[in-house]
Amino acid sequence: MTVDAVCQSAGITKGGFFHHFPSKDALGEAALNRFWQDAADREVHAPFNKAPDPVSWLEEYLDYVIEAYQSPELQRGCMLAIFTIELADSHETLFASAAQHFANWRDTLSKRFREAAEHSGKQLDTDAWTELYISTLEGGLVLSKSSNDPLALKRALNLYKSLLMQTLKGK
Amino acid sequence: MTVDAVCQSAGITKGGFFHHFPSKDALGEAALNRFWQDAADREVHAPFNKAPDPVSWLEEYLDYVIEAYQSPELQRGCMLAIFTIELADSHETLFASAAQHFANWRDTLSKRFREAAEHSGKQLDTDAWTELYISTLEGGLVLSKSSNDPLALKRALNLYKSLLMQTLKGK
DNA sequence: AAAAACATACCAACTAGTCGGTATATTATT
DNA sequence: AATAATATACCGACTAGTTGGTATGTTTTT
Repeated sequence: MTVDAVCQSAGITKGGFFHHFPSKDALGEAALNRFWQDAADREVHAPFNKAPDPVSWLEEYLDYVIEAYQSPELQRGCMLAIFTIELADSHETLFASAAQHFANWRDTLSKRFREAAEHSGKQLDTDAWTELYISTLEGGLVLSKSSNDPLALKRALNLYKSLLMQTLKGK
Repeated sequence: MTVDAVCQSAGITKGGFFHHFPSKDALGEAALNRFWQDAADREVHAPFNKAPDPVSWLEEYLDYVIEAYQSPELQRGCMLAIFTIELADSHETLFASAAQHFANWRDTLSKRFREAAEHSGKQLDTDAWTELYISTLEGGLVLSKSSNDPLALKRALNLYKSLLMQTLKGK
């Protein structure tokens, strides 16, 4: 992804680009924040926010995610993962920004799992469940991209969800 | 990763490099095959091959993987995922090679899950379990890399393993 | 001696970023 | 209201440096 390609895609010229961004890295930072903000904006209006309890919240959240990630746009991949893999050894700053987003994501979700565990009265390794979720999503995206099959991610997430619900509700 | 960097790291010069590889892409192809061959070589001598039945095989296989991926070398990431993410839009050929490896990996594992399901007498969505495993591994590697914490992958894989064993043995 | 394994010097294409300049909108002054 | 001053958005040619790859040697091995 060159600056020239970005300019062509945006229908502007190089002069125009560098008028708005001091460097290519700055665009990366902006794109990363925008990517995450867009996701947050979508979730604000999603139905799972009205779930009556933490366990239902998780269930509806997963239903929402499973459907949302079937869209071609989200199937293209997660910017956090792309930045982490591609820039780990070359762009300390951008890598750190992505890592920060990952950490926030994990903390936010981890809290939800703790609430669900308490509400259901079950013992639950909430950190592991959180990490398994993020791993499933990120890895599933890679697998779907590789096989050009959105359903690979869907199957993995659906199995995750059924296992979680079984653990939270079952027995 | 430039050719110059590769040469410096290997202690040769550019002329030497292009004597052995017709192009940079050819090195990529060779590195990918070598990466996969190395993994296969390691697994040949691993203890899980002597497991008495398919369910034990899966359990011991996961134990082996969980430990193996704690090493700094494997923590660096999976070349299949790197190629898939980085070359999806720019290097059709290399992307296709990585995709082929992914497909083989999935088929091989899927067979193991079917054997284990049959042996245990349990109903099992073997495709989903296979995809969840690969997703967990690939996504967990990203998460571990991002947080510089090998244990993130370990926790995710351990949870996966306990859920699988619970499903295969439990109830 | 002949082939394989290197090294050196070089190139054409490409890259991020710069720079002088233009057109248009906004604000300040008269 | 008319003019001057200034800021914003943008253009496209240019540059310094990098990149994969080549052409032509030199050394080492067989």
